Amino acid sequence: MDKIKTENTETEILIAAKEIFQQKGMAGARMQEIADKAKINKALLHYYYRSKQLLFEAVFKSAFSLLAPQLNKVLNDDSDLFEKIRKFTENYVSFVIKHPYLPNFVIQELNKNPEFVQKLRSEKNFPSIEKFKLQVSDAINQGIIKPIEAEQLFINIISLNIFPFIGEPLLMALVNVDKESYNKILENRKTEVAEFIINSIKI
Amino acid sequence: MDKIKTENTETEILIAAKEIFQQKGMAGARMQEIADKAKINKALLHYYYRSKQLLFEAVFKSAFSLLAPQLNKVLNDDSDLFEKIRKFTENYVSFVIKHPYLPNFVIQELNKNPEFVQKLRSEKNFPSIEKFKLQVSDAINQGIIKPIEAEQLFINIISLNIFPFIGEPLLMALVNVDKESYNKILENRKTEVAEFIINSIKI
DNA sequence: ACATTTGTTAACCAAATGGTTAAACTATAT
DNA sequence: ATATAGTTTAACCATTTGGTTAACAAATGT
Repeated sequence: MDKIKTENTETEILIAAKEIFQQKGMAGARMQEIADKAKINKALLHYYYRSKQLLFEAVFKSAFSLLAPQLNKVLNDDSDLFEKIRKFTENYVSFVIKHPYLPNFVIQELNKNPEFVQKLRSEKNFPSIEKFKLQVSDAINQGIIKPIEAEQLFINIISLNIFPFIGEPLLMALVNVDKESYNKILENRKTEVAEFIINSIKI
Repeated sequence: MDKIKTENTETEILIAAKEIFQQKGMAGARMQEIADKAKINKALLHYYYRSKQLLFEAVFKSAFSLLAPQLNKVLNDDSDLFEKIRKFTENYVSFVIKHPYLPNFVIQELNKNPEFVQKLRSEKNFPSIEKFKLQVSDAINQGIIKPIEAEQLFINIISLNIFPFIGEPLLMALVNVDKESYNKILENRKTEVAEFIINSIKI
């Protein structure tokens, strides 16, 4: 069948483009390099994706659609607040190991192109904080946690989990450890971070 | 005097280069754009800084030399642990308002060029964690804080303070607020973050 | 006054880069 | 078998980009 071949190349391109874009960013990526990695002619890139910009947008959306469900684990999961924090923290490390450049890529390109957010917001599955807000105020009313704004708590959870990966080269240097030791630190964070957060808010 | 004119242009270039590099990164920056911003001929850039790479390195080192003292406020300040956390958190927001693109720039380029760390490490004033480690284990021994690895605590402090700026576009979208409201959230973090951390570790 | 060094510019260059074209190849349908 | 539609490539093109050159201007020393 024709379809198979087409879908293969199209996917090969996307896979190659992901790698290059996520490592080098929009500005640093080269169409030729993507073509080489996908083992095809450069013209084929344009055949399937018209322009660098469109190829980039395909990669970006695909990347975000992987990240979004992760964030939804904090925002829209049904489980109990503490359990949710524990699960997210543990899952997130595994997620980043699978996609090491992804979170940094999304955040970086969003910084260079803040209007990109609009394009994401309109898509379905864009995480919403509303449910989490209710959950936090419920927990406060029930005397389970100390008063805290849901937004602040959310930012804290995300920061503690994402930054150690984004800031890895800097943190490795500051903490003065090699990659192996740093990985152990990250591994420990799977449980440490959740307890750190819960310790802070529980009554 | 000649010196004055020279130093002016050289500084003008550095200022212009900072702005462009910090906003667009090494790959996205254009020598012509830097020249335009500095209101000089492109050839002058090369007269003073030979190549894009060298100009970039000058900007990068200069940026890091601004960031380093901030980090040293956590690591090598003499004050009491809790006080130190409070002061750093409060100061850091003001610092980033002055240099909005700086932390992101440093972290980003470090990610794309991890071997760059070596160049920084050798320079004087490179922050060291040793003193902080002692301070944390002292506080633990004195029963002031719960047991925690200094490295983990340090990563937590840095993450909670830096990430809200680096992830601003993403967090703004997730928390679903406009720039004005987000700034209020950041303003509140000046005190919120320190209390969040201290709450978590104090006995 | 004038030679010399330093600063600055316009014009230029070669390489890189995103993108196009026209032709060739492959598979599918009739 | 052959026309047709989709896929892939080599060669090409225009523009951008980092960098250079040679000449000019301004300051400095003697």
